[in-house]
Amino acid sequence: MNECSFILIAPFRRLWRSVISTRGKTNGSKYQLILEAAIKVFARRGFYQTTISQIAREAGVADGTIYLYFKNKDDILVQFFTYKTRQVFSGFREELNRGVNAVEKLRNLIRRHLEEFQRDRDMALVYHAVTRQQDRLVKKEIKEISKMYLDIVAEIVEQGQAEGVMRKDLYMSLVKRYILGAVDEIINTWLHSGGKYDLVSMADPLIDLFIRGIGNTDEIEKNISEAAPPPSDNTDKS
Amino acid sequence: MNECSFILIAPFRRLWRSVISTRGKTNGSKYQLILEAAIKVFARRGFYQTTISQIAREAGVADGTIYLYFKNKDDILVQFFTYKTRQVFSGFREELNRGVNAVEKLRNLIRRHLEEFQRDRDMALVYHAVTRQQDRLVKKEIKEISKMYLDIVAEIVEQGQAEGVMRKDLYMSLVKRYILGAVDEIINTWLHSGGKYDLVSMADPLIDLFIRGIGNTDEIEKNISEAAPPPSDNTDKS
Amino acid sequence: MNECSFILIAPFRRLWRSVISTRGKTNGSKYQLILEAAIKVFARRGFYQTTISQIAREAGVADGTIYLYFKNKDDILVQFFTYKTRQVFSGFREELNRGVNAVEKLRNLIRRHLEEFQRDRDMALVYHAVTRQQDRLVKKEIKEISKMYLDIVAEIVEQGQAEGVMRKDLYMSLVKRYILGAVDEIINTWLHSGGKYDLVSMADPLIDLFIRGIGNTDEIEKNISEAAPPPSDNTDKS
Amino acid sequence: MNECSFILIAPFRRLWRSVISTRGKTNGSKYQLILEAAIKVFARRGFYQTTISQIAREAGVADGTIYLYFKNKDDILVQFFTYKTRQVFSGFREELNRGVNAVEKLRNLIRRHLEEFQRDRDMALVYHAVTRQQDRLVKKEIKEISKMYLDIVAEIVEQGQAEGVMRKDLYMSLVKRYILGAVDEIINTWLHSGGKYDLVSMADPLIDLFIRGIGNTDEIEKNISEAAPPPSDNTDKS
DNA sequence: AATGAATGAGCGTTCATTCAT
DNA sequence: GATGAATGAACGCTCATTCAT
Repeated sequence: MNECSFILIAPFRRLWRSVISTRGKTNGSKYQLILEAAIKVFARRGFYQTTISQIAREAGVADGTIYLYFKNKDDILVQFFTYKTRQVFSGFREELNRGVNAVEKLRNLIRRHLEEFQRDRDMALVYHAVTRQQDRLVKKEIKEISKMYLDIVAEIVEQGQAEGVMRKDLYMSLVKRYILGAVDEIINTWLHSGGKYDLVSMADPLIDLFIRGIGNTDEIEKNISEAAPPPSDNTDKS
Repeated sequence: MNECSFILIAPFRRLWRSVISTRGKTNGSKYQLILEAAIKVFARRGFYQTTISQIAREAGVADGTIYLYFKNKDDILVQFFTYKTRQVFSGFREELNRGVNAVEKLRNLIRRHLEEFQRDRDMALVYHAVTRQQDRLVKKEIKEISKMYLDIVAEIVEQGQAEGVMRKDLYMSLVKRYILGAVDEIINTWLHSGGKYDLVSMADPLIDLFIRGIGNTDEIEKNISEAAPPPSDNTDKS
Repeated sequence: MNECSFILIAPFRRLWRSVISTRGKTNGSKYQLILEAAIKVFARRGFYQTTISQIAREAGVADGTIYLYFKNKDDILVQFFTYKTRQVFSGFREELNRGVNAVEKLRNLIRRHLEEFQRDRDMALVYHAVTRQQDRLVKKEIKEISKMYLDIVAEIVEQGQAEGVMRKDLYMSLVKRYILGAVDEIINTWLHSGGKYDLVSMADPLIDLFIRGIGNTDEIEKNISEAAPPPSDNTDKS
Repeated sequence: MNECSFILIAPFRRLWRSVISTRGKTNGSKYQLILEAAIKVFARRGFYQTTISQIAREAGVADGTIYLYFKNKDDILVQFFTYKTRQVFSGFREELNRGVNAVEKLRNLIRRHLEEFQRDRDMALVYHAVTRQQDRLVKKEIKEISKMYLDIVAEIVEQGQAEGVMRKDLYMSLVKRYILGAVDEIINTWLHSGGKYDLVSMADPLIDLFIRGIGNTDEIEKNISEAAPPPSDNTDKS
């Protein structure tokens, strides 16, 4: 999916020439303006607490203008997920090409993850809130994005196993969530701290935990239970 | 579960005599009835999508009756967090007394965590959704609960370090989130899968990951970065 | 269809006891209050020009109250047609039992028609306006009511033919409309005159026209074309 | 159809020179284009349910363009009545010159009426709906048009009385409505049937009803329809 | 002249909350 | 205590109209 395909769909009442002249996702387009304003307000107040008027005010447009670019309020969130968020997560895949070995790739992935979420705190806040809601106006999109991420992690771990640097007795569907969950929580903590410290610096110590765990390998590991045999892989349901 | 402790806090609009005379069942149970009905509906539809009428219908009472036990809609959520959720998390502390060593204690904690959330899926759904929302009607409560949990983990890890079974070069505030985050994500996956498989069985393999990580310790660890020295612990802001 | 069946459906959030105590269609029930207020405003401004607020103000209730008794704005109109109007038209059927011969029955029907519409001018205005609109929120209801009326006329005319006082070479589906149309236009003229004169007094001269036509029977009717043979009866479609 | 007569009245916002220079086609037709598009949409959806955008789309022009030719949405309806409808009704007057006697003239009038409304079903639908609405943006126009029609009928009937073929004891203002109403209802039935059958063929049987009524004037005669020589066929379909 | 993006007043509808019974 | 009818502020959304291009 390229950026263009999205831009062409969005401002559905505008002529092609104006679309073309504003195709950059950065700004200039009123579609972008509104979308970013919306995310900003969603981040501050939550989706359901946000009114169209607040978004319009934030974007500096009239209420009605929003409906020239979005079908309704829900659609703003959907657009956010199908465009902005998906793009960020798609970008994570690039990290597979950057490291030479699995550990480097994992580190790059996580660093990139933290970088992107630090760069766009509003996106991060909305993403975090919406993905844990039940109603899921964006169920499909979240599922897809989530799968995208977990697949990348799985690929990296499999490579690590092939390289011999990662254990072979891993319950993969658990590992994926173990990593995603920890990163997610680090981000969550940062978000609710007000984003005051550097998030990216957490990447290296976190990778260290992922690889080595918290156990002391010098010690005889008498207390550590053997890895339970992976049950049937039914954690992939969502 | 000590009903009294909650009764004394919650229905501040009721006269004491009626509280005392009815704590066993008749009226005390109506507070409970409504609270549980509310959580059930919140779990299904989300807090903001739930109407007072829906709660009343679920509880089998009139709309107005809810206002005899709760100040307003928000208060229901607050009560849920100050009573029900806090109680669950307080219970986790018991696990500190049950294992003989740190690893056992950690396993007990996580198993208990998964057990409780599996036992009460509605609570889990509401807890998960609300803790990631921005508005945070229950900011204070969530912070407190979260701290409670993180403190328990910290105590366990510190004990593990004293026992020599856990690494001493751990960035503690990160470790706490690393563990909480992974457990959280496992639960989240389970929740969105529809709760169809056994959550508690995830405990052991997860503990294994926490302790040993995903790295192959037999291998020369040339690729693993040295643990970055923990920066000043500023992730504890919230 | 009796009156009760309608009353029982309408105020759907009220308990039976209150329904029973207000079952009279006259007033007392808030449902009636609102319905009559609505018709009054519809009559004055037209359906689409009428706002819920105007109806509420006319009825002396809050806007929201209307939605306790009606599903939405359209439903008010539907209720008006399924209840009030249908009742009036059902009443016309009684006239079949009152006259001894066909001409008397026709006169009674038309007199009753004019009486009812004169008695409730608001009903008449709304009925006249809505039955000629395209959108037809109440397509089904209008069709049914209209058929009810046309059938009564047909019965009367058939009786008249049996009695020998009415021509046998009548194109029945045309006759029905000929009569209904003329009565309708008389009412329409009265409505737009402001309802200043007595409508019922039009009944007798109108009946005379129906029966005798405008032609002078003393004259040799050389100019009158023979009745065209009735085409296939496809005017009954609506 | 004299286009000029309407051009001079209607587009009061256009400069005279452009009117003169373009009366043939280019600009004059855009006014027409929009007006016809509007009537088409009004016919389908009703006036208040129609948006300017829908009219613009139907006409193939921009929304704003409509305001170059019409003051506002209401004005489109006003123009329709002051131009198009009035023109049709004015045309009815021609029929006074075509028949040799009153009955012929009446038949010609009614046939013409049915022809015109059958020819332009959209006009018929809008005319029928609007004339029964209360708001009456076009009160004055409707009254004028209506009077025009009723006057024609009155003249014909008076002639018929002078000729001795029509009764002298007629309540004229009633007779006029009696005829208009019946024709109107015949058209209304046709409109709501979807316009599937031939409307004009209703003219002769209807005239027969107007003249002779439904009564059996010669009780002795069983078969009324003796063959009178048909008048010269001047009702050519043109 | 023609456009169509932009506007914002106004509408139908919802729902948390109140209060008379 | 318990009820649920009543309230009315507030929201999402529409659409006639304007105006810069």
